[in-house]
Amino acid sequence: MRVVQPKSVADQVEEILRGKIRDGTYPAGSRIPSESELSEGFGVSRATVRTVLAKLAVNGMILRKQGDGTYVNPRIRVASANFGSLWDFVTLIESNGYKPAIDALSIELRAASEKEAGALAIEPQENLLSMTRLFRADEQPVILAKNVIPASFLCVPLGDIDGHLPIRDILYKYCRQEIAFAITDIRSMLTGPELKSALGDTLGDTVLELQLAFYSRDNLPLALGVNYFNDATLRLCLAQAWS
Amino acid sequence: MRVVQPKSVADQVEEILRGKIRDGTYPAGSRIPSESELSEGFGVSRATVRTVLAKLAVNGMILRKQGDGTYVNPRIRVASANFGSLWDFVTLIESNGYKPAIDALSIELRAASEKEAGALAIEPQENLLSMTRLFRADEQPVILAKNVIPASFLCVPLGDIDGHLPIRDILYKYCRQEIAFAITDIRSMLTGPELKSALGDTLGDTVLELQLAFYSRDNLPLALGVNYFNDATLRLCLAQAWS
DNA sequence: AAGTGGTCTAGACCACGAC
DNA sequence: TCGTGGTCTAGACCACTTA
Repeated sequence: MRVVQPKSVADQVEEILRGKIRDGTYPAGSRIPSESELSEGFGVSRATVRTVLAKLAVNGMILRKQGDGTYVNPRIRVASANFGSLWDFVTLIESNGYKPAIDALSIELRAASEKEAGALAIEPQENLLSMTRLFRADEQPVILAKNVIPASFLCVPLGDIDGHLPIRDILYKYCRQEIAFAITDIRSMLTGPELKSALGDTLGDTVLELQLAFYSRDNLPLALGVNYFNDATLRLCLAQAWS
Repeated sequence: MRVVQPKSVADQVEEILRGKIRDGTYPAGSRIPSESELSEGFGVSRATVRTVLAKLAVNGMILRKQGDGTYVNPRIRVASANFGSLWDFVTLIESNGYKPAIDALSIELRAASEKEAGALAIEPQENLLSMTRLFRADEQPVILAKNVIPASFLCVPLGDIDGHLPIRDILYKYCRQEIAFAITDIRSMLTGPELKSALGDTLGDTVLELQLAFYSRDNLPLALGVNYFNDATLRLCLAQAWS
């Protein structure tokens, strides 16, 4: 069970613990080993174990009780779990119990609008990589996603881009840029005719609109996104824990 | 500047740093002192400083760059900042630049429906404390909030309840219960006539519906909430940072 | 009283960025 | 090369729960 080198020790411990919770080695609601037992078992210090447990606790995956122990949160297994999923639709679809798929409807270059240029801190009319993609849950379309990235970031030809990758991977693989933080606006809106045709007949009268902006560690705008979310089919479900 | 006893050392350091960012001692975009400087200045260990900085970083308030330094994130000041605000409408209204107010429309006891009983793990027909409240931004109604709490939790008479408190404080003051985690479902819905009358004429055709469930550290359901959110007036804006 | 998580310390070494 | 943040250790003491 002892941990070896490749990634950080803490990441490995986290991965192992997440796995044991996922596969039922630590069943829902059960008490997991104490910090001292884990640190001894993994051959790492208690401080390292603690940073990992703290990370799992803010997502609500575990519940910690002073003087008692640490328990697997049984309710979180049915929820979409952590906040990261807001920007990871594949995981979100999976946690809703569906098989995810991504269709790349269009990948093209076009000039930036005034508004896009302002948000991306570039000149209007500068070129953008513009992608329109459709996320499916068990084949049924559930999210229409439109993303734009300044074409100046691109370091591969347009044809090399794999439209099935999440935006985070596209920025990393084709632009060598890493997302440090994101700001999301959530709105509700009426379903228009073009959405009806894209998202299909199960669509209700309203959809959720998620407007995203991604930034690098240097505070540089990397990409924008507008996502239309069929909340009649897919639950947008967040969990948060305190202290 | 040295820190004294009352709360935990880490909490005090966090409060001081948040204050310096808020009041401009550390201006937006500027580099704040290094971990060693802070730890020496506060008279605490570097590990303590690091746990605080890690907490501020996940909310995107600061950006950390290895080999360089820690910077105040200038973009987060205009966003509603952290995830906590999803469940703290007063802070959310303030960060949108309005003056918040809460009207208690009704506070009463009633029997639980089948569905409520199931979600709260109580028997149907058991008594609930049911509150309907209206949040205003600069006097304009923006959120209609309905909350229910099992009456068995109450340890004060109904008349003693101050309807202007946030749900977290109501649970703590009147029920001696602390919220450990919450699960939120976000949906969009058409504006009905009763919402129109409650939320007023600026209301659009759609609203956001936030369904909340609050749980204790013992995984006991504490309260439910349904909130109708006028997203034409108020931005529901979340920020998240990675690693 | 024993065991748990909560807090904190003092120090070590590494990876990275700027100079 | 130097200073920064990133990682990790070994140990201490406290507060709390449980029995």
